[in-house]
Amino acid sequence: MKEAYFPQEIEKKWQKVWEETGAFKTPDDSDKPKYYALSMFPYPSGKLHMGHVRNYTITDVIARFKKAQGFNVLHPIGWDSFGLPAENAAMKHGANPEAWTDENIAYMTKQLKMLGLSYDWDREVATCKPEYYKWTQWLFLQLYKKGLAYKKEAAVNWCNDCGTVLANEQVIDGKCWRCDSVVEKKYLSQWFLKITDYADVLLQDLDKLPGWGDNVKTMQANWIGKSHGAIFRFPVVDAPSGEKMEVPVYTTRPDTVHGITYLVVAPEYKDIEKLTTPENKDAVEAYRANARKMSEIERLSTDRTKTGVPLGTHCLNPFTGETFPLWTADYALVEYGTGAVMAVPTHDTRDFAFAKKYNLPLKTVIKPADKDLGDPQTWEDAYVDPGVLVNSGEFDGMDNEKAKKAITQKSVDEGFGEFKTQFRLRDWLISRQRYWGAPIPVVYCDKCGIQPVPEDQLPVMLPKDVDFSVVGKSPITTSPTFKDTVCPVCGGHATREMDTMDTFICSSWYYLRYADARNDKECFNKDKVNHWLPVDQYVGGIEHAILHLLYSRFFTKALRDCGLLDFDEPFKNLLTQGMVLKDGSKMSKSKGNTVDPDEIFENYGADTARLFILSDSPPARDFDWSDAGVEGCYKFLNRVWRLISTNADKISLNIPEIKAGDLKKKENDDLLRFVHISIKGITNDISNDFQFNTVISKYRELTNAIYDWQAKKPSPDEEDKLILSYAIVALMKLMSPVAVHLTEEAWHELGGEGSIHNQEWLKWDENLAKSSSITLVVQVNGKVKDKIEVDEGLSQDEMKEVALQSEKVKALTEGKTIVKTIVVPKKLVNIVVK
RNA sequence: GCUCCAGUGGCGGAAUCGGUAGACGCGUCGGACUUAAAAUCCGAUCGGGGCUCAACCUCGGUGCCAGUUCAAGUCUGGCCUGGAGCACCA
Repeated sequence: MKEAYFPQEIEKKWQKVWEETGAFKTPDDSDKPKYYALSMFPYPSGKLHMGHVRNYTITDVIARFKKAQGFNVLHPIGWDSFGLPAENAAMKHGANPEAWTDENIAYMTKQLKMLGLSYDWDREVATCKPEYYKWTQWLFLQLYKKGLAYKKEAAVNWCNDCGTVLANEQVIDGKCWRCDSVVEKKYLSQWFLKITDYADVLLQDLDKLPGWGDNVKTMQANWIGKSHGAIFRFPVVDAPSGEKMEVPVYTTRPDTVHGITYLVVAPEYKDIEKLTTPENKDAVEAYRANARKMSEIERLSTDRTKTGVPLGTHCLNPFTGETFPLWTADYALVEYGTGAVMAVPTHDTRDFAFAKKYNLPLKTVIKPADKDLGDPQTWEDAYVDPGVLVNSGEFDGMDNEKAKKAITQKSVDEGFGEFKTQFRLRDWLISRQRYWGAPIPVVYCDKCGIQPVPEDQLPVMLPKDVDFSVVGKSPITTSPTFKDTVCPVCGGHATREMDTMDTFICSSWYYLRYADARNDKECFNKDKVNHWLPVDQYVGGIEHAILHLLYSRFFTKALRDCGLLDFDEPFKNLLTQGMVLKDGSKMSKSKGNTVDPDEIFENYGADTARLFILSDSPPARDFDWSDAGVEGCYKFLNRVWRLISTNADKISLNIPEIKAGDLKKKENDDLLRFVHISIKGITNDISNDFQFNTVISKYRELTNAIYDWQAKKPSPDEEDKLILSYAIVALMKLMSPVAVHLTEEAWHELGGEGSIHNQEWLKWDENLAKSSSITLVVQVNGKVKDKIEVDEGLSQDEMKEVALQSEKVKALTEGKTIVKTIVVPKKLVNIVVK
């Protein structure tokens, strides 16, 4: 065995062996229990970054650990390979997005293999391949049949730079999630998925996910945004046309209904023209035109002063018999609730600001039980805290929480209102005016209207005869062969849908395809999917907390309702890894603080990269990259290698199991115990939230312990060699999920059969997983005063006796009364004196 | 504004149940080996005070203020700071 550690040599060698022997292939049928470990699949952007390295290393170590523990582990990988960057690159270089994507996949595949990841490559998928997107299209058709996919004209988010619409979830602070340019509103006819049908169950089922972090669950809950309130319908008393009209509002504060002094409708409100008097028409029109021009960011900015104009008409408040004026103001949102808001300026801060500006009346209807609030004209802001009702007729004196129910109930009884649960979540807009995506499989027949493409005609292939140099429209529209087709119903002329699907659809079901990746008859076999799913451990970035994870949960539920699978949630446990930082900020090309994984592989080897990326922080926290840290890990692997190689002649792999009491010498017994302590600690740390940072510190402790032991043994005898072999083999096995190449090479060099990665995980003996004596901590009045080495078999009375014998305790208790003595078995004695 | 997460040495971080605060590493300092360097190895490293120095002794210390307890980094209440998410959502 070579004395020096040459990672580059070792790593290449074993990667080749593993590939040739199919070391990581997963059979579908096995006697072992299944375990599905999954990383969020990458977009093939060109090269791996350190975030990928962290993500895939974490999942790989989990997969290997579970395999060693006796599970049949599914650990697949694939490519989220549709999307804009490929198309943009194609436009820039005149290349084909497919060629660009394939090249990137090839390069990144090479890098993944260099990292020594234990993937079953036979299950690899790429969402841009017809054999995959055929099924994406097929699934769309199933949702269409179920009424979950529909087309409608709507105000949608439009990104000019990307030349396409975006889903709500893809607009971040009014800007495009991908290119950061300001999003505009457009009115277009687009395809939507009815995720709102599942709003309630998506919220409720978060409770079925104890293996998810609270941060992700609350983010989803906030996004879904469930609220309870009431709908009130207010009759219009002076509609210009004379017709009978009413304006419904949604409110979460029905208790304040007696305090309404005006009502606001959104500028886009559908009946706004019919509610405007001829005298106010010009002003209202001007206001609406201005609102249309404004960007989302401007419009939604909360610190903008509120503006609005009166419509000239009035509604009746059936609770009071009073009438109040109608206004339009852009602080009312057309998409939420009914698009109209009842305004109670005394008890809503936004209404308060608006009423102050336009001098609208204020009427107090809630006050604290124990004091008066005075004239609302003198207030700084609205009163929004709980209280009792005033100026509210029969409800005066009622607690406002109770009044919410009572008042709504009255509106129900009298037929102008109802209880209402409202969600913030909107339907998922999936049309994209882009080329590099899965074509939406529908056609528009001149006679029969919208028709789904028959399943036996799938996939609707992306046309290749397109011009990528076009500006301002999707390249797909330039294909001379794609657009015209025949109607599947009447056989007449029809045109194809030119839009493609949001790539988040492709990634909403890929984890299902891995269960049956090569099936060309079905999207997946139901039994196989039911066997492998749900994913036991999903690992990925927090940036997908809403987008991908919410969409995937929706897909799973929708496909369950289509009868394609039998479970409710796709991901049982979720680990959201932190970001990889350098110098305190996220690694990014624009900041120029990136570290290229290739360089690390080349200079230190993949084992060092794997060890380091797990070492310094727990997986869920951000990880600060430091060059010194990499160096430190490299040194540690050298130290481990040296320990093995310099002792190679003394180590035997064929040693009997050592039991408690087998070893005569104390230092040997101590080392044996430390090995068991390490096995226990490492196993628990991995099992308990994958605390790899402490796992690695325990590798170091065990290594240090073996070195320390060795320093006392210039000429080891048979028992010494036995325990040395035992300790070193244990270290290798414990390190094998992380330092995958080093341990494999050492195993082989020491004459091991097969692969170390097929060895069983070590078990510890509870009797040995503790040191031979314990340190008794002696406290006086809760402060540590002494530490005494004692035999662990001591009874509580004996412990107390030992503690009282301590010189230090004697000094402190002399002349005082011992009030109480607390004894914690095997640990501590606390003496309370006065 | 609402919601969630976090706050421990010079730094990353450790500390099953409330029971030795600072594991392990990085950095720094000192030393061994060497002609020298690299590599390697050994030692020190929370702060204040006491003793001529050391061992040692002693006091304080986990963002702040209270509380519960024999005992609080850990539990409870109230704040402060940082990060993330949502946000004119009625």
